[in-house]
Formats: sequence, structure tokens, C-alpha cells
Amino acid sequence: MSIKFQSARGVADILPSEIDLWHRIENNARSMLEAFGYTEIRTPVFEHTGLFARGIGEETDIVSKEMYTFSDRKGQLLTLRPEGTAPVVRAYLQHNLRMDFGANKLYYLGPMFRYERPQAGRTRQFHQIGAECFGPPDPEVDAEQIILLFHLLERLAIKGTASLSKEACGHFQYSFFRQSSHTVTSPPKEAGGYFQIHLNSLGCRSCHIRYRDELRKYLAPFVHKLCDDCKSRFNSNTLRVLDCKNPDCKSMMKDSPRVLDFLCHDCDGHFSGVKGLLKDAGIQYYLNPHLVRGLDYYTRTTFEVTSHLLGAQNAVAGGGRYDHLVEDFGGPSTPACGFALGMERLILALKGISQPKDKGRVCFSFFATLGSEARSKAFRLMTKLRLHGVPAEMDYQGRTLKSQIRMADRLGSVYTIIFGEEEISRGSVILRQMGTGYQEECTIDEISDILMRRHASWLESYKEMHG
RNA sequence: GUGGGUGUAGCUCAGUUGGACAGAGCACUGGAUUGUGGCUCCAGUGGCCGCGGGUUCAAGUCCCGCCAUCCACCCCA
Repeated sequence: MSIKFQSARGVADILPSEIDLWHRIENNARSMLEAFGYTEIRTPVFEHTGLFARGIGEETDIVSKEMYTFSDRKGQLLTLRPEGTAPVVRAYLQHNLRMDFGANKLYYLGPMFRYERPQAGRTRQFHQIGAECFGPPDPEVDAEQIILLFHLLERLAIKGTASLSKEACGHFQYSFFRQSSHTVTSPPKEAGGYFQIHLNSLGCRSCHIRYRDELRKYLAPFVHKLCDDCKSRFNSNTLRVLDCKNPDCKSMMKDSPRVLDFLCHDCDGHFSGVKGLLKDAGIQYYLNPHLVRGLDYYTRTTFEVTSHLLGAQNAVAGGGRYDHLVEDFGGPSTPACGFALGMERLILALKGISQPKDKGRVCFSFFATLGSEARSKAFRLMTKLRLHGVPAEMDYQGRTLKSQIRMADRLGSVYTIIFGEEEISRGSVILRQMGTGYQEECTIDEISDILMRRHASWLESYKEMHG
């Protein structure tokens, strides 16, 4: 038999064996986001193409070559969302959410689509958890998002991650990148645990433009020596030259002017605010003046969380402030800040850390039957139990008793109820405890009550053990 | 879009310089125990050897094309 179809390129099934981890991440993320005051919003997976083109920037790679765009039967141009911020901003404006008390902090969780060459940590459909806060321009917003991200990652990595430990804080220096003549090397692993937080500020639009011009002036004499990619970056998105991986380009950027030296008074104050709050929270970060985010809308604070547990695509999460996007979409002037976390990348990283054992499915009770009378009686009882929330299974294929019990064992059943012909004839069944092998005989009438009671107490002790 | 690696059983992989019916471990099914799981032993099911073409008496093995996958560039979460 040869299979006729397989999944499209670059997309992946999330299999039963991985689903516990997905749930663990989603549940932790939900509860933490909600504790920080964020409420969930679900936007459609596709939008008018123009939303992304305007929001993300026509010149970005995402818009110019990575979007899944199609026209529907009426010829409307639609695009599968490549990111979550633009749709959330759209929904925020469309429904006037700023007038709804408590609706200025939103989070989302779901699939995104980008047409890219698949790679470690990069698929064409991937999942993001993201948060956006609209309104307050203050550094607390930026800081709280980084703090939230940090603690979410730490909680998920369990073994203790990004720092908090005294030793790690001892290593901590704001000036790590300053002292090393702004050559961005990878941060020392021993100082950062599993995740590293990179922080930068691009300043407001005027700082940004001033800096870009300065950078161009610096680069102009040796543009011709830069790699081909950087030559085109020089015109289209000059700052991007900063994070080129080409070693030659890197060394030429060694003495380049730094964004942080071009921040205006307000931007500098804002950034100091963010840094101070993070320091207060005991969060270690790397000041990374070469951190340039690819989306056009960022202003002021940008941040990125990387992990050395990942491949070349080492960013687990990224975000920053975008103080003009809402306005650009036709809304009132509304500063905003947000981040997104890549689920698949997080999982990749988490797989490099020892994880709590998979709980596995536990089917509390299994009904093993002999003969057709037993079979129909068992089926009725099984259904009753299921409807009372007690997981129950039985074999439908007329297997031998031996293999039915083997099945029960593999399903992890706590009890196996054996419907033998002899017992049935006297109105009873055998209740076998799988852990110990202890067996007792009960009447058919009482068996479902017994199982419901035992399930309830078993659940309690199970919860104590597994949380 | 560009480069390199890899496609043999459900999974992990052997398969010699082209040569007879394509193999192992794990998993699955059954038996040893005609009514009792895990351990052990025995047996069995399961492969268009990624797809298409070519060279040859002969191709899993060599050549070409395509597809998929992995890794990297690029870009980002």
C-alpha cells in the first residue's frame, strides 16, 4: 500500500505524543498572560493583503516574498496572516476596543504562515503566542512584557533558566557589549542559562532617521566592500547591515556609530526606565546595539530572546514598541508595545532541557469480556461510566482474554473488569487491580458505583502527584 | 531564491567492487498459559528499496531528472 497524500511542504502535524507539551505551554502562557492583565483575542487567519503590506512594510522580506496571498472568487486579494500584530491592531480599531475597559491588553495564540525554505525552527505554518498593549507610552509596559516573557520561559524550562541565581547575576554587566567594542559575539552561555534576553532601543522616528543618516555616512566609504546583501541593505534598510552574519561585514561594523548614542532626551529617558525596571526585577539582559528587528513598525524598545539550544534560527521570541502603527492604520495616536513567541522554537529549546515525564494517557478502567452476553453487558456499563466522566475502554475485536488484559495494561488502566462466563451466570464480575494483581468479585449491579467512587479518589491522589 | 547531506518495513538503520527469494533491532499480531498484563522464549504480519527515465545479460547499488526531507545562507518567532 502506498500512501496517496502527505502534508504540504514545510508544515507539520502535531502528533499525540507531543500534545502534552503543547498544552503545558499553552496553559502556562494563558494563566501568566491573564495574571498580567491580558485577555485573549482571536482574529481570522486571513486578512486583506493590504493590512500586512501597510503594517509590516512593503519592503520587508515578509511582505515582498513570504506571504501566502490568494484571490477569492470575487477577486479580493487575501493573505494568510504572517504575524499577529497587524490583525490585532485592525481588530482593536474596528471594534473600538479602546473604549472597552480592560481591552487594551490583548493576547493571541495561533498559527501564522510564511512561505520560506523550511529549516530547523522554521516551518511555513508555525504558531505564535503574542501580546499587545495599547495606550500607555510608559516604560512599565515594555518592562512588564519582558518580565512576563522571562518568567514564562523560566517556568517552562523548570530546571531554572535565564538567571535569577546569584552567580548569574554576578556575571551580569550592562556594559557587556560596550566593553567589547560593540562586536556582537554570542553572549557567554554560562552567564545566561538557557535563554538570553537582548535589549536595544531604536529611538523614535527622528532619532531613527538621524542615526540612519549617520550610519550611512559611516558606511559610504566602503559600501563596495560589503557583501551583496549588505549593498542592497545599505539603501533599503540600512540598519539591517548591523546584524549581518558575514564575518567581513561584521568586522567593518566594529567601529560603527551606535543607535544608543543618538537617542533624544525622551527616548533615552524611556530606555533608562525600561532598563531600571528590569534590573529591579532581577532580570539579566544583554544590551545589544546590533539588535535590529525586521519589521518596519518598531520604535524605541526592541527585544529578542534567543537560546543556544536552537539552530541557526535562534530567536525564541521578539518584540518591541510600535508607537505609530495604530495611527498609521487610521486610529487615534496610540502608543503600543508587543511581543511574539514562537511555539515550535520554544519546544525545540525545551526538548534540549530535561522535561517532566509525559503523563501519558491513563484509561482508568478496561472491560475484558468473554462471550457475547458479557460483551453487550460490558458495553452498556462502559458507556455509563464514560458518561460519568470515568475513562473506560473495551476491546471490540473479540480478542483472547490474554490479549485484552495486555491491551488494558498498555492503555495504563488502573482496573480491569473481567466479564467471565462463570461470573456472569451468577451476576458478578471480577475487578482486577492492575498495579498489584489483586482481584475481588463484585456484583454487576454495584460495579459501576464502585468504579465511580474509586475513580474519584484515584483522581485526587493522581492530581497530588502530577499537579 | 541559493548551496550541501539524506531517502530501504510503522520507527531506527544494515545491505560488500552492480549478481540469486531484500535484512536486523524495536513495534505490532499470535502461541507457549483453550479464563489473566508486564519478564522470557517461539512464530507470524508487514517493503513498487522516494518517483520517473537511462546504462547493463543483471540496478537497492551506476548515470540523469523530479519530489520529499534535514542542515546552512537569506529572513524571522
